[in-house]
Amino acid sequence: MRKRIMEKALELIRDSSYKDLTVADVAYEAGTSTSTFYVYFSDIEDVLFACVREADQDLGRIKDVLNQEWSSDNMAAMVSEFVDSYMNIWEQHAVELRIRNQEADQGNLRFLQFRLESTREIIEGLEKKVAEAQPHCKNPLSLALVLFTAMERLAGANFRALAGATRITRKKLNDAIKELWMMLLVKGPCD
Amino acid sequence: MRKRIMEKALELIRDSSYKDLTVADVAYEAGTSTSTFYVYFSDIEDVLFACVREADQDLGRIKDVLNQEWSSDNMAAMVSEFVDSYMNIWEQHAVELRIRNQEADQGNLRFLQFRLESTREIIEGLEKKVAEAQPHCKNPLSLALVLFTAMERLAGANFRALAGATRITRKKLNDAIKELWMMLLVKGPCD
Amino acid sequence: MRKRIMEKALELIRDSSYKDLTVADVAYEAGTSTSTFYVYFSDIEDVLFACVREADQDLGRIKDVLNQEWSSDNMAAMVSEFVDSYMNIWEQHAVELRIRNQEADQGNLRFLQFRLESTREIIEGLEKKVAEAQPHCKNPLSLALVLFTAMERLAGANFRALAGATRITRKKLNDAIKELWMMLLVKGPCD
Amino acid sequence: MRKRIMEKALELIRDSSYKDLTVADVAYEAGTSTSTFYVYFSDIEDVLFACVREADQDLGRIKDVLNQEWSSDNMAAMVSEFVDSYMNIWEQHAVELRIRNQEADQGNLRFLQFRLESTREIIEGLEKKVAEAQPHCKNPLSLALVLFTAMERLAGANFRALAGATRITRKKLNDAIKELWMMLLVKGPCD
DNA sequence: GATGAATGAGAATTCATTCAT
DNA sequence: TATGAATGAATTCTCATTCAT
Repeated sequence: MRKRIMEKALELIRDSSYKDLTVADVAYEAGTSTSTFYVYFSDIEDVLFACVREADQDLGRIKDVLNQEWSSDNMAAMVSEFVDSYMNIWEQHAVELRIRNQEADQGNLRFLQFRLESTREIIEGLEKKVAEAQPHCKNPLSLALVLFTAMERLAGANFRALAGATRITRKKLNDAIKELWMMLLVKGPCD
Repeated sequence: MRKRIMEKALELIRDSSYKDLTVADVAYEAGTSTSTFYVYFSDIEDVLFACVREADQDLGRIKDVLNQEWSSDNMAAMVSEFVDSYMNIWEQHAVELRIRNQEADQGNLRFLQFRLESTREIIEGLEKKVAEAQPHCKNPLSLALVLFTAMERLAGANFRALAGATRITRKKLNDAIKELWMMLLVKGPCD
Repeated sequence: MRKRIMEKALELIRDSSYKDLTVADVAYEAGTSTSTFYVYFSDIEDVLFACVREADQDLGRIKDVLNQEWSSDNMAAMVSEFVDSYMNIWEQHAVELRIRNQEADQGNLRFLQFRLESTREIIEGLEKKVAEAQPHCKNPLSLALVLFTAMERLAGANFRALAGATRITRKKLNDAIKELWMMLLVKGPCD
Repeated sequence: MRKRIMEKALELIRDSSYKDLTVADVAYEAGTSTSTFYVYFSDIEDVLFACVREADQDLGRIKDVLNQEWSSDNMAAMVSEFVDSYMNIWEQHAVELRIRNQEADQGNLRFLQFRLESTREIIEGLEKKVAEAQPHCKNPLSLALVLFTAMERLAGANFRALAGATRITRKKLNDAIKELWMMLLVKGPCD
């Protein structure tokens, strides 16, 4: 039942905004009563957090790419693989990750904390790549963070939400992200 | 009274999440009754939209920087001025802009539409700058969009919300953003 | 409406135990909705407290009897008047005073506090009467308190609740209370 | 398990009001499930009644004092022993006896009946003592009942609940009760 | 004897909204 | 323009209770 409730909660969010997701709705959709809902979760946020948690486990896969060697020879390939993998995972867990970000952005501590932990290793991994590729770079962390932020937001962005959406495709966007990483890793900052 | 209600609504959001902002709260804070609230606004979203609208007018200032010539001589200065101006405006209207983005991200059409219009000119301006500086660049729009997205998100980011927040300062972050713009405008993409 | 809600709440309690008095019941009986109930009271306890408060104002009358002179000449008359008055007030506000005592007995601080204040003057008045009538009496306060407690409890006692109820009448009980006060005030404690 | 549930129910009441004691709470505290609770008891009232019943058995001891001869020679000693014994038993079973009285006061028939039976013999015993000591006394039953009521209420009273609590000690109170019994038994009513 | 899982039924509570003044 | 009073319509939440194992 617990599992079933989680699934249905996600389904409902996929369709409409999660702002007005009610316990009654979820329970009904899962074919059960609100009382049963409260056996497993303390409130709507609680189910969502459980979903986010579960989705996060898949995010671990991205670290594999970061654990490999990124040399000037395979740089383009690695960057490409990294960005594609990341985008892939987001596509699979778009709903959950968007919730995670929205809640965190709205200052929800539980989700904030969780996102922090969940992204730290990735950001640190990227920082290291930048530092290795551009030893003279003064603040690789900030640079990595900026591009990572862009990547994450664009991954989660509803395409309707992008300016001039008509002229832009997911493919072009991903390419642009890759190019910027390459710029940073190969050419490095200006001075 | 209308003005007063808007102000108090913003104040209340500054303190806590706007998700549970109620008409009664706002009315009370503004020292009036809910009935009066309804004289001016149709619901909470309505006040917020009015606030966002108002804040947006200041955003027009950023276009001045984009209307100037960005040549290789003054590039660093212009980029710096652009980023600083943008960050400045965000600081002044953090609450409103954050609401705008959150609502848009959650798929609220009114806000989505509004953000689209509000950012289009800026993004197109940036696209033109990239295209001018790097005539061979294949998709200046996507590149501009990526960096603009990063900039905007980091502007609105609560610092608590940033990974490894302790090691990062607003200054470093802004510098990183500037460096990335410079990289793009001066060195250009890899091939 | 406020007044109406209070009245109906009392009526409902008169009929059945107040333990399972619900907001919905009261609202329904008062011909209104629960929302209206919450405009005036925060919960059931709150209405009851308001009722108790109101009833308490009548209790002030009892002090008139205590403010008169109780001499050996009129002692019997004064004691009789005091007990009768007290019993009278209880009869008029049986429901409210019983609630006050039950809540206080169950440790409800608000009611405890209120009862304390409400009875203090009476008890102190009685203490003074005992001390005047029996100057050698060592602890007039305790003696007065014991009889006052008995009086109050018997006033509020449902007659069903009294042992051997069949043989006892309200009249006999009141007489017994008067006799005990007389014993204390006229003859005094044993040594 | 049955025993364990009873114990834990009492413990929980000791801490907070029994009005919001739930089956789930008791079961949890007893380290078992609600289903098991229902194997032994039909509801919360049922456990409480079982507890009260058990506590009542100790109350039988008080009758020993009443079965002895109370003559003018040993009157003070007997009264003292009676009051002390009674207070002692109350101290030991404060929780149970308070529940008994509260439920009875609220009109719960089961508890009302039980209290009636449980106190009848004592009250009749006291009536007989008064009648023996004061043969001319017109209604010894009422007089005995009044003082017995006082005694019982003060025994169960939380000291916080007593007016002017600061100036009164348990000792003084017990002494006052004894004095009143002595007054009644030795000097008798006024005419 | 014991219990895990589930739930029906109802209670409290909130809030946007209306309407007469 | 302003508001006091009232409420409809949800929604959350709790709890006693059952039943298959």
